[in-house]
Amino acid sequence: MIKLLLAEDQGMMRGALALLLGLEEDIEIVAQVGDGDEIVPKALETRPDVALLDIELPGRSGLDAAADLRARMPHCQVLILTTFGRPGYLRRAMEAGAAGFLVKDGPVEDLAAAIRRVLAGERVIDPALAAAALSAGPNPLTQRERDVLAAAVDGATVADIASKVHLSPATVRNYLSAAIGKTQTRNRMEAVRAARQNGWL
Amino acid sequence: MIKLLLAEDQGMMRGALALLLGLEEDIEIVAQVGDGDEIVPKALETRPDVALLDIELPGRSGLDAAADLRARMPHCQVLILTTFGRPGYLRRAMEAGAAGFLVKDGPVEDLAAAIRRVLAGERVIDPALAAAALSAGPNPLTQRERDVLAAAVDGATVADIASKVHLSPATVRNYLSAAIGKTQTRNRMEAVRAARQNGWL
DNA sequence: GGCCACCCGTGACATTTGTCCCGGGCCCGG
DNA sequence: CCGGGCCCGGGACAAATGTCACGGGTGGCC
Repeated sequence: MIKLLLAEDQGMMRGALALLLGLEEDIEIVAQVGDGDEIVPKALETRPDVALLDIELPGRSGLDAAADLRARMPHCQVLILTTFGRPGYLRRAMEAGAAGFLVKDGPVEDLAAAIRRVLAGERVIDPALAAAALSAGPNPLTQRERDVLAAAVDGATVADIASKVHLSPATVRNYLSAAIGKTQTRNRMEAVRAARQNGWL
Repeated sequence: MIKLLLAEDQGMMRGALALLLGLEEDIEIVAQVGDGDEIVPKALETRPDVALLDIELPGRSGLDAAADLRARMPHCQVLILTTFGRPGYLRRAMEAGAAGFLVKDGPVEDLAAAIRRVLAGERVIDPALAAAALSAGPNPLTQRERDVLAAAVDGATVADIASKVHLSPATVRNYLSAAIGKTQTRNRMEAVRAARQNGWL
């Protein structure tokens, strides 16, 4: 019996997957969570064999939780399930020690199979996605550039960003300019978009 | 037997819902589509009793398709299932003749129940959402303002927008200014965000 | 007909944004 | 110790953006 932890914020999706996977003969859902902060505690409590994690969650990101989980429960395999096949996400998932990476397109049937393969020690990754991740190269943005860019979502002005990140407005503009350059874009919005697109956050 | 059409772009979600609803004794899935443009043709072909539609789809929006469907197949009830409970979405769904409006949070169990209630002639709407929709008031944006704002997503410059909408750059700026004023925001990005948030697109 | 809302455009103006240059500090690897 | 990278700031400048006031055109409604 494979003990599974399921982390997914969308209630309907979570419920549907739980019901579905519960139908499999050899799978038992031992925990369901809708918040990133609950992943590790619940895992420590229920000792699952596989953790199926969404990335975008309230609280901690599924990627952060994955790294933690691998460190604290090495026997537990992590399988990332996400809406967006961003190259940077895949890269970060691998760095966090995930054993598999699935996107929410693609058929449900793959899911149970992926869980079994992951538990058997295999790696499960969409080949096309892997290629994209490699061709995209690593994240060119520096830590501060990421911070500033992240603070620039939803149209904050330079002053807003500066106070959010505790920097001088002049510095913020410099970082923004650098980020715009590195993302090969023409302005803040495009830079933010490109960075999110690639999973560079 | 309730004949159901299912329109949802995310493969895993669509598959899971289909399997799940297929388990219900009195429900039969007669069509599954992942593209907004296929909704009406498939419906005309398979004559479902209820259409379960996502809003954000490739091709036509589920809301557009809903209006069309109601006009061409009045006997077929429309149930909107969406990720975002935007007030404007609910309003537009009602105007399009939808009988119900569900968000993808909330338990799966509600789904089958909602389908039956809709078919029985009831209206199914989250009360909190209905209140939000009423308190938010109707869409204050004019047609052109919507066009310009929609063209302004992902950081297009004024020139880009102007050529996209076939207007003078000066005019575009005026519309943007008007939209910014009506949305009570401070710049393009915030205006876009606010408009999307409220379902004003 | 007059009112009103929306359409489209112009010109002028202050502000913001993006760029490039400069300074200094810190820390790590050769 | 001397780069080289990242951190943090400043100044100056061109370009883009947001605002306002102003033209004129259309169509609906009372």
